[in-house]
Amino acid sequence: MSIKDILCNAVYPADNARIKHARRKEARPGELLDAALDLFVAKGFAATRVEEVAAKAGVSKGTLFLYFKSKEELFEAVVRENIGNQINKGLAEIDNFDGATIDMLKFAMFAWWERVGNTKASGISKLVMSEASNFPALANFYQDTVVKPGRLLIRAILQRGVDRGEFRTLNMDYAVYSVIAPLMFLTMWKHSLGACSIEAPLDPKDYIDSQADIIVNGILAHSPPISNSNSNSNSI
Amino acid sequence: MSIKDILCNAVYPADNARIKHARRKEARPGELLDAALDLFVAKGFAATRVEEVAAKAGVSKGTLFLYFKSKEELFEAVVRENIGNQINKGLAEIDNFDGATIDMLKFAMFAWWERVGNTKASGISKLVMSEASNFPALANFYQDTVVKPGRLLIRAILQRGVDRGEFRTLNMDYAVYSVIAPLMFLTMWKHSLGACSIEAPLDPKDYIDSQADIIVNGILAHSPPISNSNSNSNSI
DNA sequence: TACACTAATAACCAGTCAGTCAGTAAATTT
DNA sequence: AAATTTACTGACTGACTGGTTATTAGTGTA
Repeated sequence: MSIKDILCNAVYPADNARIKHARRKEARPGELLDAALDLFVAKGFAATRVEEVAAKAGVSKGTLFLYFKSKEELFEAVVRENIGNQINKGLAEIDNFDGATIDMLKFAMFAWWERVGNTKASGISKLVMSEASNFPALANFYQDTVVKPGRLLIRAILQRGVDRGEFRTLNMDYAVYSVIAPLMFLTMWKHSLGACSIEAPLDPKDYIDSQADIIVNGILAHSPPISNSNSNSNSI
Repeated sequence: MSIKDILCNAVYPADNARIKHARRKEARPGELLDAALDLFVAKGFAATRVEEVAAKAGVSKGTLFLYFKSKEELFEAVVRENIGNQINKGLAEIDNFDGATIDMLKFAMFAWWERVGNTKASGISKLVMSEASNFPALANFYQDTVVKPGRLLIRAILQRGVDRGEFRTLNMDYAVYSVIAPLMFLTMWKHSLGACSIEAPLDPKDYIDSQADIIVNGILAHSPPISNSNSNSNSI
């Protein structure tokens, strides 16, 4: 049993009668990107074989190189393709929101889960975080396309809360991470240790609910000032 | 200019007169592990060449295999070697702590930064998170050795606060992540996107200070109950 | 100095895989 | 239906790399 047999059986267990040489120029790139997304997310960049991607997309390896001039370019295309503009959509939505900012923030966090965290897009985030140091250009692209707008979105929400007197004054440059960090952690967790964990996996909805709860309580205007705020450097 | 020349020049720019065939049986494993740690953290498992590790440690490739029987075993040794028992130390320390739990929590977070986040050990965390899906056994080992004890440590602190009436009642299974997530996010950031970022990097101390501030405010006993807590599923 | 022991080396091997290209066949034109 | 175009194939290759081994050379002993 050759490696190719294994690949084919794994990918097309009941599709041995697939038509060879079918010409579908328009569909190929998308199908290749879909296949590559799945494999890259599941195995990482290096461990994914281009022949495997091609097989999963139902074409030969040569065809893949017809549409993407290298494995790296394929990888970058996958990232670009799958980083939707959910964030921009979100930015548009918050303008129409007219409830309490608490609800707005919670809505944003749950919306993120529904539209990003719980989709393949979250695999991309994990992928980029993992491979960033090997692809500086890609990391920068991701920063500009996802991180920066995302931070702006959260910042806009927090600022609204402050402006309306709902939230206390915050150092925005850092406060945004109170929202971002739990969500990114969930993403990483889901695609790494969480996937191999024996124990009861943390329920995303409950997790986000809990995090949101603590955050909003932590930034509400009527929260009491912190006690002992300047005694954190010498005890014990 | 061969690849080896490049490697050697990169690694030992001014050490061409290094003594060959020096016999230093005791020092080798540690030096190899150090070199491997740096390279694995910087480039990931697959992208790191064993020859590169050997060169950085000042030995030939064959010597590496004298001490580690495979690249995977080297990888696992790196992880095991660098997962200190800071957590267990921390567990011991909290018993002697007799101040406010707020200070205790802040102290724990800053201690983490000093002892883990700001050391090579943080690179290990990033490494494991990135490669976990390719090394399930290692992921489990890490879970048992780091994640679970760490969670217990945080939980013990939070529970102390609740027991003493300083914190409100919390769903511990999720509340612990309010502390863990920001720290793990910082770790990932530092070793991935943060490393390639052009913009002003976030200052770890300020970051932790801000996170801790929001968290403690969010869990204090005299925090007000959240308003509109059951209206987060239909707005917009 | 001779010998035994073994740490360390460097050449080597076998397997892998990204990328190529000559050829095949489906669509299109004449 | 012949000629032309081009999407597609898959065997091939060259570079690379994890791992092996025959050889070299420090080290301790007598």
